[in-house]
Amino acid sequence: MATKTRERILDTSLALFNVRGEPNVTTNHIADELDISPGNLYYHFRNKDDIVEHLFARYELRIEEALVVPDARLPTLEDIWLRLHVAFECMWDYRFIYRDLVDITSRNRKLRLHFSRILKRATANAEAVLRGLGASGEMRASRAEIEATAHNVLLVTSFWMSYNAVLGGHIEREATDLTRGIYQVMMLLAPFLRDAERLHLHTLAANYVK
Amino acid sequence: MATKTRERILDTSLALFNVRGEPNVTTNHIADELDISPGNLYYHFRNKDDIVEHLFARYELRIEEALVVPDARLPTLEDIWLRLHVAFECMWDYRFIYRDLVDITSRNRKLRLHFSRILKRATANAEAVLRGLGASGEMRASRAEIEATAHNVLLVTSFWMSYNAVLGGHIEREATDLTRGIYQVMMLLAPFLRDAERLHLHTLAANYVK
DNA sequence: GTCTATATAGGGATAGAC
DNA sequence: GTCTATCCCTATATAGAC
Repeated sequence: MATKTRERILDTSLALFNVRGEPNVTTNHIADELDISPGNLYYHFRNKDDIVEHLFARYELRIEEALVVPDARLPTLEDIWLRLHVAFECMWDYRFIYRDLVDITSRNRKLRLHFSRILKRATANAEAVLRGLGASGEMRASRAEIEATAHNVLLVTSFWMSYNAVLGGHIEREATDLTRGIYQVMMLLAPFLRDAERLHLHTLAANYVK
Repeated sequence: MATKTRERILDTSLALFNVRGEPNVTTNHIADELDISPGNLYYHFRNKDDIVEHLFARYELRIEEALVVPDARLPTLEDIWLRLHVAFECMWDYRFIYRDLVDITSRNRKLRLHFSRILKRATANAEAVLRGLGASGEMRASRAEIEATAHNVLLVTSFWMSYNAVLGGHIEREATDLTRGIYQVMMLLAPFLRDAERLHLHTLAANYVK
């Protein structure tokens, strides 16, 4: 029980950051919520940013896992949907990072570099998938279109939750919120697809998005 | 000279917010920069949020203007590019709003409602343009695709600057930054276009994006 | 309209006892 | 490992003189 405090601080911080937004949570709030003293918190972590960094490291491990390309087989549209789903769930669990992304990454050089690296890796990943779809003849896209679309995939993925929050003013997650985000990403691909695949995607979407 | 102080506070606040980010600028910073006393600042504005609200009101006026549909004539791809350019310039001038969009709009109900309204109006606007391109036969898209794409247009537009900042870690604006954003938005349309228009768009883009 | 001075509050962080 | 107590600093905001 004794050595678990460190982990409890991380868990509680994550929960508070996600609900209220990282800038609106103080070290006192965290200590309060845990029923420990502020001093105790500073025994385990140098400062608030130290907590943020450790949470980010957790996130990084999980998202890197989600970015690993499963196998050499060309992904189907269902595969792509599924991989997006895993990524979105991961991002949801650490959504505080995305809520104040620019502020957080501009205040902390280390986080900025790591986040930028993840983003670039993910973009390359998306580009590879798109090229695969092109090579197999399932879609038709120029090199420039693929590059631009890969960026748009990451842009929409990264900021869907923000867009949704600003548009709807939600606090609580609606069951359809993430699904809707995945749908928006898939719709970036739709117009590139051949008629058969394009139709396939739309029926696929109809099953997931109500 | 006397009654101009109010405007000078707004101008200076805007400049500081844009450069450092609104959460990182205090009323003291603003007063310092203007060589006036903090007390004087509070004579002109109730608090910092009051300043933010007035700046937002300015922004709202300008962006609403940019959202007015020019005429009944169907917009060409060049027209669309130009209108995006006007919108991006306007957003750039008030980029502090977009830098911390979720935090700012979640703290202030009035701003959230107004921003949400702008976003919805702009989405409807984009949808109308897309439908126009469909009706004229320049592109082929289903109703669902048009709706999804309109959302993606606004998502990419709204968060392009954030995406670019996180990816590159810029502070200063590169000459190509906004152009690149416009390009990313136009690339959302490219795959829907008929071959002739699709090619036209790419040559058009090649002229603007170096 | 503008200043000086100040009140108030809160957050970040540390020292030292237990 | 944990607590209490406290310090420092900064931010917001106000009062009252000029």
